[in-house]
Amino acid sequence: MTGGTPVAGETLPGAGGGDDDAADRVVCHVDMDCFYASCERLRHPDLAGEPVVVGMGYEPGESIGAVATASYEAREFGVESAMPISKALELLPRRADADPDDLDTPDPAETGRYVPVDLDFYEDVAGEVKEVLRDCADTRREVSIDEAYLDVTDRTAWTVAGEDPTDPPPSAAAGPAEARTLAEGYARHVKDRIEREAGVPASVGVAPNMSAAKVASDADKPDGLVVVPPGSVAEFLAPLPTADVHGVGPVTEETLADLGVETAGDLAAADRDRLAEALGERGPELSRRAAGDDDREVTPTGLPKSLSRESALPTTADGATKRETVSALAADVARRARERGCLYRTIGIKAVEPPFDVNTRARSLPGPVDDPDLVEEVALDLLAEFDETRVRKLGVRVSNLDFAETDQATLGGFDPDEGRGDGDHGAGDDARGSGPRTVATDGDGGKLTDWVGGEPGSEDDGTAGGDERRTADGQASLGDWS
DNA sequence: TCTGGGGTCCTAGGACCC
DNA sequence: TCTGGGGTCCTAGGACCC
Repeated sequence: MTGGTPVAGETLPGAGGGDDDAADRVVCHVDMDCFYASCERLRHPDLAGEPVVVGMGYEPGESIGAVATASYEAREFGVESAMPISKALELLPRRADADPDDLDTPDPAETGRYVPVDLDFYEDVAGEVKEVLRDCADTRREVSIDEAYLDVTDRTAWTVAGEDPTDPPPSAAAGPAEARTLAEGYARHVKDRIEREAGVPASVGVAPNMSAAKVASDADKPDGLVVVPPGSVAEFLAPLPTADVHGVGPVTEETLADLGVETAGDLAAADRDRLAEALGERGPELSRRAAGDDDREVTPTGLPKSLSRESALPTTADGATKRETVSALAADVARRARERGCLYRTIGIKAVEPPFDVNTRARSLPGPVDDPDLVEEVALDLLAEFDETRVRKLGVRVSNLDFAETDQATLGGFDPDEGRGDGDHGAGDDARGSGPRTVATDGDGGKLTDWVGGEPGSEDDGTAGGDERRTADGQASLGDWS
């Protein structure tokens, strides 16, 4: 969108640490430390200081499951997020399996505490963190349950504390705490408030742009505070391995290594045409970020683009089992969509074959619907292709979401007190049955083809009237990622 | 290690239209 | 009807993130 010429907010190359500090933004990235484990410690103080593994599938007899979060003590044993639970148990036996009187059981000192995932509780805690963030920054992007970007440019500055604010910002080398900036003090304030008011620790990175702030928050976990002032971003990033750059995963890391690019500094200096050849448009973009150049604005998180449910199962080719699984997943996705008041126009499934071949199929409808029976019907129909296939995991997804109808419905009623009504943390209410609004499916389940607009007569009158994106509903500016 | 669950964005190819 | 080009929508897969 923004063309070649730098808009306000971008410092020209070479102007690093220059005197136009008004143009340098202050972006904080707040990243909660092993969030689920910290939440568990909040309500079970006896877990403090212990190796804690939050995950599923560790009970005797269970085999499918993975580590959601490991505390830093558990990481000392090699336990990591996303690790199969069986592997985690090998590295760190479960405390419950230890018995001091039985010499065959593990030494209690070498065991960990295993706790099941309780998302509802973590969402409650996250809500308290968000309250602090709301207080500390007007412009926020909540990326996930435990991570957010804040633009605090209008709350603080890059000037060194105690100095004349008209002085140039410090172009201090990467050494973070060299000169204490106002921005650092503000970030510490945010961090301390989170700990005090929500009771869980966070790591915070501060930098003039989002990607540098993200890397900074990661640089000294846990309980870290890393400040990278304008002018020293490239220097700060240069020695880090490419994998530390946000957006570089295992595959890209390997591709880069083949090009002789090992560090963020290499990446920043690499020939961008060559990167584009190897990686597509992503290549040059990663290079720019590695160079400390990232002009993305901190924009609020928009509405979701898809909803899905998936579930692993013991590998099976059995048709009935697969259909039952898909039916259950379909019902659940449809229920969640209805709870969130969203219509969907595309229904899809996922079938994972061992060892890990992911197949997806999807079908779009002529118009958006809220129709659980149809989700099931279409999902089962798509599943038919995999009738003979052995699968280890199945999933159902709805996409092409449309919240417009609901906005109207909501407007008539009450107003969702904080902009987006995403906080539905599925209380107990199982809004099952044939809920209140089943929009857009006319009686006969099969034929949807005549779902077009409400009024057939007025084909396509005027610009404002159509069923296209309405901008009047407050959600206006969210088509604006990336 | 036989790899959980919920997301986002990007790309490529085909269909279809003008 | 020999041959372009532009644009949009859809599907499938891939990579990545937390």
